[in-house]
Amino acid sequence: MTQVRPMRADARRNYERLLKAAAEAFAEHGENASLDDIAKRAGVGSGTLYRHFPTRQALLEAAYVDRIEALGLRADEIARELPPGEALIEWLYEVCVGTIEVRGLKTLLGSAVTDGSSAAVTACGTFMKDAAGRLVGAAQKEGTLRPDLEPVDVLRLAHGISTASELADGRGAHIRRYLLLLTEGLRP
Amino acid sequence: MTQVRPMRADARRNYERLLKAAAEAFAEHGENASLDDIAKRAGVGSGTLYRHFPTRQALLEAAYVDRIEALGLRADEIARELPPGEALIEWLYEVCVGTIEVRGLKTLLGSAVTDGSSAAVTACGTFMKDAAGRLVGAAQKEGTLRPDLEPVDVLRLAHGISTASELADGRGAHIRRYLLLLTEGLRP
DNA sequence: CATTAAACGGAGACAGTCCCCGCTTTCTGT
DNA sequence: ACAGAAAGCGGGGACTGTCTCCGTTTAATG
Repeated sequence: MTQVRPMRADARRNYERLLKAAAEAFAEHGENASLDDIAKRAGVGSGTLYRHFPTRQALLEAAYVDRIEALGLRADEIARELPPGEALIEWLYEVCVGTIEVRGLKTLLGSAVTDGSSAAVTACGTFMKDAAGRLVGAAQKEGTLRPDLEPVDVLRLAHGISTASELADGRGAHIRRYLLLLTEGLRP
Repeated sequence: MTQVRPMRADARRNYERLLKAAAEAFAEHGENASLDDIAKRAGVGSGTLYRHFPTRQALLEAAYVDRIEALGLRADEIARELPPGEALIEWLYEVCVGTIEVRGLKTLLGSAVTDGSSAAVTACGTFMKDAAGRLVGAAQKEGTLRPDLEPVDVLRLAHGISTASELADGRGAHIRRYLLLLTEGLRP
């Protein structure tokens, strides 16, 4: 996975700069921030940007992997604090909040749970699916979650909840309620 | 609501042509189809397009109002065929299928249930909310739907289900199942 | 150092959005 | 029927963003 030959010093430096600039720009202007502008912020030519990150997706992913890893770790942390059923819901809540607060993370997580994505994005997806899998498995074992649910289903539904909440107010104010409706069902 | 002075004949003609071209283009290339290209297809200058439809949203709406009206009518049709609880679900299913099959309709319906949209989009939204309101009210009266649900909540959640299904396979194959999970809840 | 291959950068081709304003067409009153 | 007014047309062009190509620079290596 790692490069055979280590990266050249200037390449590594530019890579880091781009990442920093990208995170800033995405946070500021959303996932459609101008790529040439990101290159400019980083003080490199646009060619350099496109060499390191061939697609917007690739850059988006690289800029937010740490966030995703944090979410994955958070899963186990929560699992230690709460009973399995509640832990899953709480984690999904945090995932939803993340996708709404950090503009750009949503797109990335979305394609991470999409069938037939690129290899790079798949790595992200696997990480999330594994984290979800642990919580889902525990809740199912406990008997508080339907046994026919796959981790990826849960992630996709959470993504749907994010979307619904976003429609409601652009902030995350409705996440808790919509997540509750999902877990409890729409019947009285 | 109608113009004080009726539209000039050429204006009306161009308006219709644009609408037809737009529906084609959106269906073919998705909601981001080139607007200048739509103008070209319609055989008018781009200035004419932008005069009639100041924003992409406006054009999108105009091109798909009939679809939305059809969905609204479908609500009452289904209400006559099925008991209230089932009718709501079936209608939501058809709404979801529509948003996935007809590229562009999803964005429109999305902004129709968003707080703080333009007046024009609001008209669309009101129509859908009214239709949903009738089904939701009936189901609540029957006792098969939580009484604390607003029609707009249901529409937003349906939108979320569409998003989740889209992630799954790009087609609508998962809609039924995800809709069932929403109505039944995630518990066993 | 000298060599060499990796990496850089930014000009420029291309595509999309949207406005501006001189020209054309329709409508109106006589 | 026709002249004048006003509504409407259209496409040129400014602007922004994407992405590639290739001559130049720079780090690594013996």
